[in-house]
Amino acid sequence: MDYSTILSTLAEPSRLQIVELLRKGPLTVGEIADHIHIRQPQASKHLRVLHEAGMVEFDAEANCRIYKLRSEPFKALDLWLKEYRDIWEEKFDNLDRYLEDLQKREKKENEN
Amino acid sequence: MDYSTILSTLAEPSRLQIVELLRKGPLTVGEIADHIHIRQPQASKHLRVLHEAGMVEFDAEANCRIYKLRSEPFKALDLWLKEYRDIWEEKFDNLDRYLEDLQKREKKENEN
DNA sequence: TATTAATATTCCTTTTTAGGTATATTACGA
DNA sequence: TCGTAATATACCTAAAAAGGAATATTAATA
Repeated sequence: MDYSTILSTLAEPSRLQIVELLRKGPLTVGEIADHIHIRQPQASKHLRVLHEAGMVEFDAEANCRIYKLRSEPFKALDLWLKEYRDIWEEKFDNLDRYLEDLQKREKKENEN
Repeated sequence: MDYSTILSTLAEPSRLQIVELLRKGPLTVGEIADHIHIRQPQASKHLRVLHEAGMVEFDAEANCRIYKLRSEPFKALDLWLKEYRDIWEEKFDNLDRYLEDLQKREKKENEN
């Protein structure tokens, strides 16, 4: 599962709301639809997308499904984000002007 | 700037590539287009979206722009993700079955 | 077995968005 | 000032995705 899929799945506002909601605990489709004020078919469709992206799973109890978050995609996102941590920990800013100048020199060279 | 905007901006594969690329250091539009094999207008358009989402900024040098990442959106994402950290730190799993049972009881009560 | 509740799916329409191509803009240099 | 390089924008088309409404599915239960 690639990052684009995780990100686009989370990007849709209703789905983001669903995820925020499920953070507090597992819920059924109907409960989710009620909480975020969407219709049941839309809730099912969003949950399908979330499921296909591996972001939720469910326990089937009789004719209802109790959905809950899966941890893997969040772990993956966290791992990805870690790679960017040096951007805001000054390390990057120190290199900033140096890299700019470096690439300007490289470009000049390529032109010759 | 809301999370949906940041997420949908990052979700587009070319833009994600641009961000990964800029992680290594600032680059011009042309360099970005070359590196990820897209045409210049497409690069400009993606950079516009990234800029509007506050994810990049640029220094104008003569008639070229040197784009680089901004840290704020990444900090924001990290902060958001922190809220989910207890999902994969067992805390959630312990509550799991308890919450399921709880809501089943609540539902039964509502039916009466 | 007929009914009902919970959920999923299908079909349709609309909106959004991305790529392609051409063109506009901006600033530098001859 | 004319040409050129770097970038941005406009316009078109196509594809993806979301909501609405109706319907199908599934399982419990009377």
